Amino acid sequence: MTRTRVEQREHTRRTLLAVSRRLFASRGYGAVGLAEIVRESGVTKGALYHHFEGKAELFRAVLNEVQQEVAARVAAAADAADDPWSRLRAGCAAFVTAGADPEVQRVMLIDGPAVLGWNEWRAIDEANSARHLAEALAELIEDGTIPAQPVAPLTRLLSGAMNEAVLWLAQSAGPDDLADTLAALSVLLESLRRR
Amino acid sequence: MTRTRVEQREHTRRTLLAVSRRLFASRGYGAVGLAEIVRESGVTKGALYHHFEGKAELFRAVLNEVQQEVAARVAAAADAADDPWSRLRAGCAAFVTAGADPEVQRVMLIDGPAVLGWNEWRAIDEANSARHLAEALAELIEDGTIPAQPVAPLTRLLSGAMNEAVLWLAQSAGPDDLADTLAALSVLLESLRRR
DNA sequence: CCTTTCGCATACCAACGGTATGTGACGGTA
DNA sequence: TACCGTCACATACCGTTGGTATGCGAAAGG
Repeated sequence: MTRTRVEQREHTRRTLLAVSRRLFASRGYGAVGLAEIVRESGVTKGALYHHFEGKAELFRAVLNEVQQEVAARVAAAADAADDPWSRLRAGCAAFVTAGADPEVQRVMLIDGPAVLGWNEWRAIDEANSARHLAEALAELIEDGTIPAQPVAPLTRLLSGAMNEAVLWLAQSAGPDDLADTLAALSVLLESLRRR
Repeated sequence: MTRTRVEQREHTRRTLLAVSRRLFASRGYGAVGLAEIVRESGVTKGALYHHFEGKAELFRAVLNEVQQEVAARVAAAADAADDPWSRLRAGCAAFVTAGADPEVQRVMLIDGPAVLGWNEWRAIDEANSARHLAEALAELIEDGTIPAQPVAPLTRLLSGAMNEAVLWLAQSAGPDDLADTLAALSVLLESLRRR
C-alpha cells in the first residue's frame, strides 16, 4: 500500500473529484459543504485546499470533467456518421440522450452558470460540447447545405434549445416526451436546410 | 412622515425587495449577504425575517417580480398584434428585447434555477412569460397554422433557445448580433408553419 | 544519512444565515 | 383619554460554513 508521491497525489485528487461530483450532482452546489466532501473522501480540508484553490475551483474541475465526457459522447456519435448533415443530427441526438443523466444536468446546466458566471460557463461549454455543434454548423454553411449566416447566434439558439429540452425531459416522465422532443428538434433542424 | 401601520409595512417590504433585487442582479445571489441588504435598506435583519422566511424566499419574491414585469411586456407586445402568428412573433421579439436588461438575466435566467431548483423555477416561468408562448403555440396548432403536435416540448425548445439567446446577446456586444439572432429565430419560427 | 521538498493534518478565524427575545408605537375599545 | 393588545421591527446571540496559517511526517534527491 506504499505509494509514490505522484501516485498518492493523483489518488487523493481523483477521490476528491469523484466524491464532490457525486454530491454536487445529487444535492446541488449550495447544499453540499466542504466538511461532507472531505469526510467522504477520507481526507481533511487541508488536502482539499492543497489541490484546489477553493470550493468554486473544485466545482470548476468537476464541471470540466463532466463536459469532457459529454463532448466525447457527442463527438463519437458525430464521427460515426459520414456526411455533414448526418453528423449534425447524430451529434444533437447524442447530446440530448447524454443529458438524460441527472448528474450531468445539475452540474453542467443548473449550477454551472450560477457558480462560475455565465461567461466562464459558456467558455467551458464552447471549448467542449458546444464546439462540436458550432463546427458542424460551420461545415454545413460552407458546403451550402445551410444558407450563409453568422454561426454564433445559430449555435446559441440550438444549444439553448437542447439544454432546456434535456432539463425538461428529466422530470416530465412521459413515455412519449423524448420522441416528441426529438421530433420537434428535427423539424427545427430540417428547417435550416436550404430548399 | 408618520405612517399608518399598513403603509409602513408595505414601505419596508418594497424597500427590501428593491434593494435585494438590485444587489442580486448586479453581483449574484451567492455573493450578496443579508447584512448588506438590510444595511442598504435602512432596517435590520429582524425586519427582513419579519417579511420573508429567509434568503431563498426573498429571492423568490424578487424573481416573481421580475418575471411578472417581463410577462407584462411580452403580453403587451403580443396583444398589439391582431392575428395569432403575429402575436407569436411579436411576443418572441419582445421577450428577447426585455431580456436585454442585465437585471433580468442574472435573477431570472442564471440564479433562478440554481437557487430554487429547476422545477420551481420552471413553475414560475410557466406561470408568467412562458405561458404566453405556450398559449400562442396552442392557438396556432388549433387553427392549423402549425402542424398538430404536443405543445410542451415545442414550448420548451423555443423558450430555451430564447433564454440562451438573451444571455449570449448580453455580452457579445456586436452591433449586428441582435439582428442576426432575431433573423435566425425567425427562420426557426417560420419553419413551424405548415407549408 | 542528511536535507529539502511536499502532501496533508490540525487548529483556528471571520462571516454568514438563522433564531429567540425584547420594545416601542399604532389602533381598537371603554 | 386611558388602557391594552397587537404588530412591525430592533437587539443580541448561536451554529455552521468557507477559508487560512501553521505544524508534521514521509518520500525524493544528493
